[in-house]
Amino acid sequence: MQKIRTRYAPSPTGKMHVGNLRSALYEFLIAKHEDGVFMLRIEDTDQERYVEGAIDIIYRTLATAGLTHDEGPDKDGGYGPYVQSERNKSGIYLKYAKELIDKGEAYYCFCDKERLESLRETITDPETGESKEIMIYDKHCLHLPKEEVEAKLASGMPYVIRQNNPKEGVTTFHDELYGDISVSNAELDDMVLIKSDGFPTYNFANVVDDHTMGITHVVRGNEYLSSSPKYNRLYEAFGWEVPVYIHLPLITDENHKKLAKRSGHASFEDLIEQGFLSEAVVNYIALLGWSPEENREIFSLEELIRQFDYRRISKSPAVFDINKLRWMNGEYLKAMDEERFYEMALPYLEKALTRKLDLHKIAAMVKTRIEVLPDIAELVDFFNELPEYDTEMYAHKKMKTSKESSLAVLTELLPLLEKQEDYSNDALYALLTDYAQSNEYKNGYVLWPIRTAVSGKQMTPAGATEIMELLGKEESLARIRKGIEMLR
RNA sequence: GGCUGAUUGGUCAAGCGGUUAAGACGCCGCCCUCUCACGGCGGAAACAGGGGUUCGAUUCCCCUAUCAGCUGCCA
Repeated sequence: MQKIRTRYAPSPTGKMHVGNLRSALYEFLIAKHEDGVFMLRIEDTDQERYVEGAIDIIYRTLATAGLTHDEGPDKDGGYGPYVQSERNKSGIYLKYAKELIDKGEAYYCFCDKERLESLRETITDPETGESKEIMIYDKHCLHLPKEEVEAKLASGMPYVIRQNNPKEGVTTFHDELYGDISVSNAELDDMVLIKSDGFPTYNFANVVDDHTMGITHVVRGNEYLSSSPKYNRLYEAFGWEVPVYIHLPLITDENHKKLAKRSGHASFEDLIEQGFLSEAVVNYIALLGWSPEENREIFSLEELIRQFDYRRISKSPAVFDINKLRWMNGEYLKAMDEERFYEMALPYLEKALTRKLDLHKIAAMVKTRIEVLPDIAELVDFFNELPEYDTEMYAHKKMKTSKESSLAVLTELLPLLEKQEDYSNDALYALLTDYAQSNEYKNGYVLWPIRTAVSGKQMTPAGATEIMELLGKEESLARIRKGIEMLR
């Protein structure tokens, strides 16, 4: 059987948003599931949109996401060059375009901007008031006499080459997910194949490259679904085998609008910056438009490769839900072994804490309570210094405490805690619960006021005695005394 | 406007002619518990609407609605 070859073919125009990344992911998975080849090709035929450094972003993103390409500009696999502007230097696109002209499937077009403008029609939506322009080329230059074409060419007049689509009949193409899609040829515009600057358009370069680079499965976004019949006509005109098409449903934001690079959380790099783990992001987007056979959600890349069956990709668009991503990221953090988590949390802990504390212990406390690493800061801030707090916090319904009871407990406990030498969690816990027992109090009745005094917070990532252990005797006592003072 | 596609809870989704219509996120409640979290248990919440086809439609067909994409010498 022929080995599967897929490609990720971005244009270097900026950051990769999760839609781009998901395309790359699925292309990678489809190839790797069958032990095939995943290739990277840079589509830089639009010099105007080219963004400096964008290619590096692509390399970096693929690398951190773990989507290692087998072939690409930096990894020659014998199908190079892998950058379209490089390929164009050999004249490959022009050569194939001329072949089409010879076959009558394409023609030179010399129409200038003004004439094209006159073909334009403006449509206004009565509801929204939005207007847009549509244009169907009228095949004017198709009917130019051969001599005139030769003369114009010879005179150096700028030209484009357009596809010559028939006016009658129907073109059908097959998509693995969407099935057969037919479009009447009258709808097919004579799209530009070669631009006047000598570069091919996406539409043309894509077909030529996918064929000459041996791509077996063309996997791409849904936005190409309606133009695919035109590509099919190109394959047929050349007599090339049509690849397997897999069009992917798009990813939208919470307003069901196509994901834009603007919206902040859209780019992979931004997500990483916000503290998301690349594994979690990859795992999450894998499930945005695809579901495994078994009812499970946490998958490593390796497991995805094994499980991925492109026939289970869904057809409807999916909303990117940052909330669920946060949850999944939290799952990854919780599943992490202590040491790795500590290392990852360390920079955040060091940044958040000014006091010298046992960071291993704090890392362990915080592990089950955060979804992304930056959440750490607000969880541990009270360690630095006692925050301003309202004494109303001492009254807790479930603990059956009041400001008065808290004051009583605190003042009674203070001398005991002053006398106590061992400020380990266990010793303190024993001391406090013994005290509770001998007074026939519930544990919470005495621990709640202590925890409140020592943290100044409604909720903390640890119990009273754990906090005291970390704070040490001196600071703990100071905070309790402050509490007593405030309650008086 | 035309063309193409999509439509299961708020979100991701399973389902592929007969089900009490899974599961997950989020939300709510209970339990655990020195608060919070973790963990455990439970709950509310969906087949866009209308016609067919069929003994029987979430599932197949048609129409309508809604949403999206395309309609560039952008990709």
